[in-house]
Amino acid sequence: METKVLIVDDHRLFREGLKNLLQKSDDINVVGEAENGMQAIEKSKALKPDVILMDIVMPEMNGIHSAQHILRENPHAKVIGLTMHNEKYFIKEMLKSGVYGYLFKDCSYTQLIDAIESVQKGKKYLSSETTNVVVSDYVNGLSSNSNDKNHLSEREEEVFKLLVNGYTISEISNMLFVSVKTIGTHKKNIMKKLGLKNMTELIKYALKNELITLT
Amino acid sequence: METKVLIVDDHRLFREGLKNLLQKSDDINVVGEAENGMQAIEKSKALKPDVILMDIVMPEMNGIHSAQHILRENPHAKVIGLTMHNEKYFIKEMLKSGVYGYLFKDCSYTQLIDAIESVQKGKKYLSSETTNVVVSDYVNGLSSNSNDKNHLSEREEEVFKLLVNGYTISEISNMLFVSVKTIGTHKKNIMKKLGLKNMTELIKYALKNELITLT
DNA sequence: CCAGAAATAAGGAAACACCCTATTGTTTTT
DNA sequence: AAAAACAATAGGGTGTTTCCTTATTTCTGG
Repeated sequence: METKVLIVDDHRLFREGLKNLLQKSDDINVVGEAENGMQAIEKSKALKPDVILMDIVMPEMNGIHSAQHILRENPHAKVIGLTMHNEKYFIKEMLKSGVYGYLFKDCSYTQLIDAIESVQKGKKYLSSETTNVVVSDYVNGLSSNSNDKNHLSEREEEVFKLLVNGYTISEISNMLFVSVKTIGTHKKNIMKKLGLKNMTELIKYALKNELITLT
Repeated sequence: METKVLIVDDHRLFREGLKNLLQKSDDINVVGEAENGMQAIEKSKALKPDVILMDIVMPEMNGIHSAQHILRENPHAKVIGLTMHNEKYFIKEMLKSGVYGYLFKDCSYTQLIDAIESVQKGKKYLSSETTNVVVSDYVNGLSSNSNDKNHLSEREEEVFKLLVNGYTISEISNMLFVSVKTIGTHKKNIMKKLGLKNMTELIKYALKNELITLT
C-alpha cells in the first residue's frame, strides 16, 4: 500500500525538490506540503497523511509545537523530524512529543526512504548522530532528571525572557516592582542552572532554544 | 547549448532534491555538487561550471568567501546566491563580490530556472525581496558611504571580537595591556557606530554577521 | 503534618560599566 | 600648511551588577 506523506518546511525549493525525489518511489505519495507548523496542523487534519516530514525552525509555528498538536489529534501519524540542527534541545523536545524519527537534512535520499519505511511499520528511526546524542545523555543519567533539575521557575523564566530581550536588571526590577537585588539573584540563579558564564552564552542559549530570534 | 551548473549547499538532501529538479530541464546539466565553500572552489576549478548555485552559511568556508575566490580565478562564472537569509549584510557582501543573482530558498522552481537563464545570458537576477533591500538602501543614500562611516577601526574590531566572545571589559584591558577606561571607551564607540543599545543587540549583531557562531 | 527543599526577596561590599571630558598622534580635507 | 576629523588612550564620578549571605514563604514527599 502507498504511504501518504506530508512535507512541512518553510523553503519552497526544498519542498519541491524533496517532493520530486520522493515521487520517484512507487510506494510513496506526497499528498501535500505545508510551509509552517500552523499549516501542517490543518493539512494533516484534511489529508490524513501516514508520515509527516517535519522541519523544526519555521515562522508562525515551529515543528515541535506543531508535532504536539498533530499527535494529540491523530496519534497514528508518524512524524519524522527533518532538520539541520544537531541540537540536544530539539531532539529531546521532538522525542518527548512522540515523533517516530529524527534525521538531518544532510542525510541521503536512500536514508530518508529507509526512515519513512521504518516509521510506517511502527519502528522508530534515528540518524546515527541523533542516536549518539540520545545514548550519551542516557548513559550519563541525563535522561529526564537533569531536565527537571535545571528547569527554571516561573519567575526565573520571566526574568530570563526580559534579560535576553535586552532589558537591564534595573529596568526589570522596575517592571516587576521588586528590588534590583532580587533580579540580580534571579539572574545569578538562572546562569547557574543553565551552566552559563556570561551574557553572550545566555543569548546564544536563548537563540538556540528559539526564545528569541535573530531579527 | 547546455548550461553547466554546480550546486553548493551543506545539506545533501537539498542538493539531491535540487539536482533532480534541475535535471528535468533539457538546457541544464548539473555537473557537480559541493558541501562547503572550500569544495566549491575545487569543483569549480575542475568542472568549469557556467552557473554556480551558492548557499551562504556553510561549515568550513562560507559562500561569500568562496564566491570571491572563484570569481577571482574565473571571472566568467556566474554565481547565484541561494540562501534562506534576507540579511542585508549577506546581500551586500555577495553583490560586492560580484555575484550575478540572489534568490531565497523559498522561491519556486520556475523562478530558479528563470534566474539561471538570465545570469547565463549575462543579466543580473535578484529576487523581489532582494531588490527591495537594495533599492531601499540606495534611495536612503546608504549605498556605500555609510558602510565606511560606521566601519570599526582595527582596535575596535579587536575589542568587539573579545566582547562578543564573552570577555568582560577588565579582562580585555588585561589582555591588551591598556586601562579599563580605554576599553570602556572603545565599547561605547563600537555601540555608537553600530547603533546598538545593549549587549543583547551586540551579540545578535555578531551572530548575524557571522563573527561568532551559535555553537 | 512537618521537615527539608525550592522559590522568592533583599542587604552590604566589592567589582564593574557607563557618561563625560581630555590628551596626543595621525589622517584627511580645504 | 593650517584646520578638521579620527584613532587610541585614559581619569573622575556615578550608577549598575555581582558575590556572598540571610530571611520569608511556598511546595512536596514520607
